[in-house]
Amino acid sequence: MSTIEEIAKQAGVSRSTVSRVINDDPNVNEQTRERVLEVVSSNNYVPNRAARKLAGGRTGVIGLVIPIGVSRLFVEPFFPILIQSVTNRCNHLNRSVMFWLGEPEYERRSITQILSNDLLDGVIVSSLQDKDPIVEALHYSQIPFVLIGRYRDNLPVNFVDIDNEKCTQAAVNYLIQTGRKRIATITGVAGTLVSRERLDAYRSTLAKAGMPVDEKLIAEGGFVEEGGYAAMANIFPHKPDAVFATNDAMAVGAIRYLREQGMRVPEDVAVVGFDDAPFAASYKPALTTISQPIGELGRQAVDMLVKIIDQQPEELMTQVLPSDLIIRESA
Amino acid sequence: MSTIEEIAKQAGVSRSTVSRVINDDPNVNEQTRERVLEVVSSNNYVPNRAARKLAGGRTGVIGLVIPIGVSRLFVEPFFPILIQSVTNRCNHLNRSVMFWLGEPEYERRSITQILSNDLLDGVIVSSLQDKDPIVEALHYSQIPFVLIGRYRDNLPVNFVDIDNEKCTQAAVNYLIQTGRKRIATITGVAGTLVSRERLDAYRSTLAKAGMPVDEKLIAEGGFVEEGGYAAMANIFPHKPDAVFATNDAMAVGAIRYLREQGMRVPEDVAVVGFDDAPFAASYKPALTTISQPIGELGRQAVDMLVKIIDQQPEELMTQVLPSDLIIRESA
DNA sequence: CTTTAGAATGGGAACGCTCCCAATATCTGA
DNA sequence: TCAGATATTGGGAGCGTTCCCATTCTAAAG
Repeated sequence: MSTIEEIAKQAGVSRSTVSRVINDDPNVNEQTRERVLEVVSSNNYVPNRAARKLAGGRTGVIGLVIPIGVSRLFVEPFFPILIQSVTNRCNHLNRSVMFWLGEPEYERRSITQILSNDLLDGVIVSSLQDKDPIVEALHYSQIPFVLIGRYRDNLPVNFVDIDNEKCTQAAVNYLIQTGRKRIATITGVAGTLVSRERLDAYRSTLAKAGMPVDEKLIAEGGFVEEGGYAAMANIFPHKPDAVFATNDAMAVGAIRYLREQGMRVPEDVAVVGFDDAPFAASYKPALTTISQPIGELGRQAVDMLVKIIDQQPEELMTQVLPSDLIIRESA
Repeated sequence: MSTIEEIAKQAGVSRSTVSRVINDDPNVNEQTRERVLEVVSSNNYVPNRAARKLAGGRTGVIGLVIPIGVSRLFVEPFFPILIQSVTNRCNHLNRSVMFWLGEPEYERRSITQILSNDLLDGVIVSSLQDKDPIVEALHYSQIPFVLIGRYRDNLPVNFVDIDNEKCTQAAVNYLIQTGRKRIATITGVAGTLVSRERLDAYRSTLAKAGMPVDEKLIAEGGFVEEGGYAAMANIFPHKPDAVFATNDAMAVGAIRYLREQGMRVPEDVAVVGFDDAPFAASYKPALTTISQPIGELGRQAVDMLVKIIDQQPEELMTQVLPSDLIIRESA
C-alpha cells in the first residue's frame, strides 16, 4: 500500500502537488497533473481515508441510516429500491455507503454516538419517528445530513420528500368523485411521520368535501400485509365502500380479507394503495395506487448531501418531488 | 467533541494512561482507572476512529460484503436473517457494521479497492462466486476476513459453513428410502459455490445408491420463486416423482407449478426444500426442508473475525455447523 | 530591461491516537 | 538497609493526509 509521499517521489513532485491532483485542485500544471495521475494509477494508489479524515479532509463515506427493524426493512419494497438507488448514486459519485439498519430503541443510543464521531462525511436518514432523537443528535453533532421525509419540529433540516398531503388528497378525492360514501383508511405505524401526514390529509380531505370522518373506518396496519388484512377485518363490520391503504402491501392484505368475505374489488369496495410497488401493476386486480419516485428520492438525497458536504451552503436545502395517483383496476 | 488529551488533563493523568484505560490495558492502577473512566463517561468521550486507525489501532468497524444484486438480496430469507445476526452480534461486541451490497461486476473492482485500504478492521463475506476475485484481493490485502460458505481454491481462508454435502445426502437419501425413483433437482445460480456443492452431492448420492443420474431432471432456478416454477416446468415432462429444490423459495415455485398441473404434493411428487425459511413450517403443505442455522452462522463468523483481529492466530480457523433434514408434509 | 501579479510548487504543522521506551514509585527479599 | 524487581506513569515519535504560508517561476506590463 503506497503513500502519497511515495507517489510524489515517483512523479518527481512534492506531497502537496499530489494532494492537489487527487483533490482536483485547479492550481496544477496540466502536464504535472497527467504525470501524477499516471503514477497514481500505475501504483493503484488510493488515499488512506483515516489519514484524510484526520487531516480535516473527507473520507468519501456516506452513512445511510434506516432506524427500523430488519424484519420490516425486508418486507416493504420501499427500502430495497431506496437502498439500491442510494448505493448506485454514491458509487457513481465515487463514494462508499455505510449502512445502519438500526433495531428499535436499544440501538438508537449507540447510533447517535457513532454518528457524532466517525468516519462519515455525512448521513442520509430515512423512516424517522416523530421527534426522533437521532435528528436532534445529528443536528447538534454538526455532521451534514439529509432526511428522506420531512421532520416536523422546530429544528431546521435539509430534506427530500414527496408531497404526502397532496397525494392523499388526490387519492381520497378520486374515491369521492367516483361516488364512494364510506371511505376507510388503513394507516401505517403510529408515531411515524409518514403515517401521520397521510392520516391528517385523509381527514382534512373528507372534511373539505363535507363528508363525516368516522373513526371506526380508521385502523392501523403497520405497513405490512398481515396488518392490512387485520385492519380490514376491523373496519369491515362498519360497511366501508372504499379503502385508502397507505401502502401497497396493506392494500393487498385488505383485498385478501375482502375476498374472503365474498366482496368484489372494486365493485363492492374500492381499494387504493400507496407506493406503486413493483407488484402493483401485475396484481389482480391491478392496484390503483400512488406512485412515489423512490429511486429519485434516494438519488436526490445523495446529490443534496454531497452538495452540502462540498459546498457548505448557508441556506437550508429542501426538495419535494412530484408523485401521482395511478388509476388501474382496484378503484 | 473532546480529545484524549482533554480527558487526560481533566483526570490529572497523561494521554498514555487514558489510552491504556480505554484499551483495557491491565497496567493501570485501579483507582486511576476509575477516575479516568468517570471523566470519560461524564464527557461522553468516544475515541476518534480515524486517529485510532492511523496510529495503528483498530477502528471497531467490521465490513459485511454480500456481492449480489439487491433484488436477490431482498427476496431470499437467508440474507435478512444473516444481516440481522451479524449486526446484532457486532453491536453486542461494541463494533459497527459497514455494509457492501455489491451489484454485479461493475462494483467488484471498486469493492476490492475499497477494502484493501480502509477503515475496516476486518471483513465478512458471503455468497461468493467460484473463483471470486474478491477473495484473492482480500487475501493479498492482509486484511483479516472470514467467509460464510467455503471457498474452493488453493487459497487458505477462514470460514464458517454448513455441511452442504452431508445435508444434501440426507435429503436425497430420504427420498430414495421413501421409494422415489425419479428424483429431480432444482439448482441455484450457476457459478455459485453453494449450488455446485449441492449439485455435486446430489449426483454422488444417487450414484452411490446405484441410481442413474438423468440430466433432464436437473434444472436451474436461480434461487428465486419464479425460477423454481420455471425449472419445474422444464423438468415436469420427464416425469419426476420427487424434487430436491436447493432452497425453499424455489420449492414453493415448484409446488405452484405442480399444482397447476393437477399434481398432489407429496403423493404424486415429493418436494424437499433447503433453508427452513420462516414460512416453511406454515406453508401448505408444510415444507420438508433442511434447516440451516443462519443466525448462528452469522454470529460465529463475527466471533471468528473478532478473534482473528484481536489475537492474530497463526492457524486457519474453520467451523462447520450442523444442519438437519426436517421432515414435514411435502415429502 | 525591470517590475509585478499570478501561476505553480514545496514543506511545516496539525489532526488525535497508539506504540515504545524511559522514568519514577513501590515492593521484595537477603 | 540496599539492590533488584515490579507496578505505574509520562512523553516522544509517527501514522498519512490536508491546509496554510512561503517560495520559486513565468509572463505580461511599464
